[in-house]
Amino acid sequence: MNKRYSAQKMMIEEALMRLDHPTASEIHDYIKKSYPNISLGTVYRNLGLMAESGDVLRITFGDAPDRFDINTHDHFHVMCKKCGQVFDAESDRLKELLAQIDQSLEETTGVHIENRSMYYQGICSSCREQS
Amino acid sequence: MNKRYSAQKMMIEEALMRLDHPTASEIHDYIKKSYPNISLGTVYRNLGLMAESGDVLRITFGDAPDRFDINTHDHFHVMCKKCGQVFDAESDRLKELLAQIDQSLEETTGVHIENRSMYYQGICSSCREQS
DNA sequence: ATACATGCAAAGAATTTGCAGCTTG
DNA sequence: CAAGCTGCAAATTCTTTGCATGTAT
Repeated sequence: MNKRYSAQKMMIEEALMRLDHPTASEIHDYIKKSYPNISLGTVYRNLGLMAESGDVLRITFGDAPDRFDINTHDHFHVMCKKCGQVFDAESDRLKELLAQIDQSLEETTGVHIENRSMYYQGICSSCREQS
Repeated sequence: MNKRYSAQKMMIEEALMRLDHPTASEIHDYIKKSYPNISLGTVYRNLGLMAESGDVLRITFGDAPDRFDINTHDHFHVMCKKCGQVFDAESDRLKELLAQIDQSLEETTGVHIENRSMYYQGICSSCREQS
């Protein structure tokens, strides 16, 4: 994955697979259960490297800690404002819309788009039922 | 605007009109030239209130300080990775695409979308020429 | 008057970094 | 062995907050 293997890197990978869009600190907590010595700095360091090399997707939510996703496809994340759960959304229709937005933005601004991050919030169906 | 008028609030409004997508600290620097006593806390406090009441748009760029925009229309912001300039993009076409994304997301995830924030990065035309 | 704002400084939260020592190839 | 890692703790950066004092209505 990066330059060298280490037990810690493998544990971080495993945590990313087990947990659902975890934050660095959630990953840290998870690993600590089996390996209490792991340091939060190491988790951050490796997530940063993995995000840079494209092995992991960093999801940035302005008002909350970053979350990470082993699904590196270009897809949407929608967070429920109430329960905090993060939903993935991926479909051909959305891909098509994304491509059209890129094109429209390049035409309007002259900027050649390289990165996009979009963050949607709302109320999920089960939270809507409760209220 | 908020509950009461204050010289500081008026200065912040003016700074928002003069500066292009400024950060809180840029606004603070700008006002300090004519009114050195203004406190950064006051700038943050008022921007927060104005954003909450919808008088100003908070633009959140994961990896950089928030920026603020007196143009409160639902529009895109594209930042050049090289020079850092922020470009606005607003058109009927984009509005239409946004609406379709909302709809598609609600269908896919069942979440009723309430907020969206999107952050695009790329290289602007003048930076492309230079390299 | 009195509710709200300000300035200041301290506190917070998330993330990064320097460094000495341990590991991997 | 050398290049990379790790844990730890301190440092950074952005933003928020508590509090005593000032001010608009």
